Amino acid sequence: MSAHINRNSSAEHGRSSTWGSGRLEDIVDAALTLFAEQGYLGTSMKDIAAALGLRAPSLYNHVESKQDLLREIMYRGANELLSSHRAAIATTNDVVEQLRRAMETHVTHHAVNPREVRVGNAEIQNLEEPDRSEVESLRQQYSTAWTELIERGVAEGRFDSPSPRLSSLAMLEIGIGVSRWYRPDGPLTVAQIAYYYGDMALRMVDATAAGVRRPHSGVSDAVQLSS
Amino acid sequence: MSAHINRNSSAEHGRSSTWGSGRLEDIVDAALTLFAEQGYLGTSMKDIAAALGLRAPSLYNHVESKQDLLREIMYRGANELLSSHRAAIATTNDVVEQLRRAMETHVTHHAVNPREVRVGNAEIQNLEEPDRSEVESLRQQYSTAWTELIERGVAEGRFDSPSPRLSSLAMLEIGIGVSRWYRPDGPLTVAQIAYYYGDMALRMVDATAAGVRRPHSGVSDAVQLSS
DNA sequence: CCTACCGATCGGTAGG
DNA sequence: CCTACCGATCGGTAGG
Repeated sequence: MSAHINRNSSAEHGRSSTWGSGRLEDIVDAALTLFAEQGYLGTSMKDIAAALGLRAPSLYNHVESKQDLLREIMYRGANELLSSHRAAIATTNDVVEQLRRAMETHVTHHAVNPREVRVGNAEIQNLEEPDRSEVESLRQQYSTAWTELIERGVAEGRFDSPSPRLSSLAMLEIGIGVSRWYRPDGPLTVAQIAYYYGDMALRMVDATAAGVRRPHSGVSDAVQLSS
Repeated sequence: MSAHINRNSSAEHGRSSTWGSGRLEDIVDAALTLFAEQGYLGTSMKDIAAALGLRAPSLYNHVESKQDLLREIMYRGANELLSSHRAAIATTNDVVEQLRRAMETHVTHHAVNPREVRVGNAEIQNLEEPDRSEVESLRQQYSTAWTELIERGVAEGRFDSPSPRLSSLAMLEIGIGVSRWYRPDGPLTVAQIAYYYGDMALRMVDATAAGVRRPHSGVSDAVQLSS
């Protein structure tokens, strides 16, 4: 859970099975909310402490630095997205279904974790090296997994895409959008949005249901791209 | 051009036809670059001045405040996006062509103006009222124009979309993604990307070329959304 | 977990 | 366009 935050060494007895102090989790959660609302640079340690009814210096009994909080948040988000994707495409061998489920998972993650997504995208520049490069590498793995999924569908004759990379980037971006506008009290449930965009992903690559080559009206025929 | 920045009154003679001092443009441009790279809060007036070979206090001969620079940047970006969209859909009456050209324009704008897009999306929270609400209203107009375009296509029987709003949000988001990853020295030109995503927008709503109802393979048939 | 405090940096002004 | 300077705020430490 908090593999990247150095637990306060002093009096914190090593009962890792009980999930640590809980205090640390509270601090990370408060930081996550405030970083998402005001930005990393726009949030002071005093703000985070105040959200918990504390004074700023008290936080340093649990956290090494403000940067430590950002680091923890960034790694969690990136790792969770990647592992949920892998779990999703492991549930079937049909590439069309894999794409649908990957998109549903992607959209659901972004709707349910808007704070993590926002901070992850907006504050990567404020994450110090070498963590920045490592988090970017995790995201690159995620993006590559998507491109390879579409390439596989094209190779199997199930998808039509002049550029699997551009197709996958478009799908990824749709999820980020969801994290910006989705509201739990809005007219659509997460499940509805996930279902709808799962379907849209299939449209975007003209997915073929059965192995039947699907004719279309020619609006896409002239596309010629080098990559 | 700089309708929202109060020109330095003092010795600036009123030759507005010659485009003002040019100095102001230089400052806005330097601020735009730095805000995009480091964020609004991560950029000091000293940074902006240094990029121009000046000292921070000198900037105040041309600009009222740092907030003034952000305001100028935000209004420019929002207004230009809206006007380019209106110009694009005014070039034809065919709703399918309108969508294609709107998407090409949208993507091109985002590829060519990555700094404006990035600052516009990342720093809206740092824009003070009442400007924040006004800029958000301009964006809302842009988003609404897209939704109405798709609704029109559905009404004319040329598009198939269970939710024009979700469809338009997806298309908008794709452009934002382009602003993040497009590089002029990359393998694809702006024109290629615009063409490709223009085509993808049509796929996303199963656009029909002639008025012929286009059959598809059934992957989208079960979608049922309330909105 | 607190009070008291440090050095650094910030946006902006004075005055020329 | 500059130097000199202001009050405020920052992340973090000392010490208990």
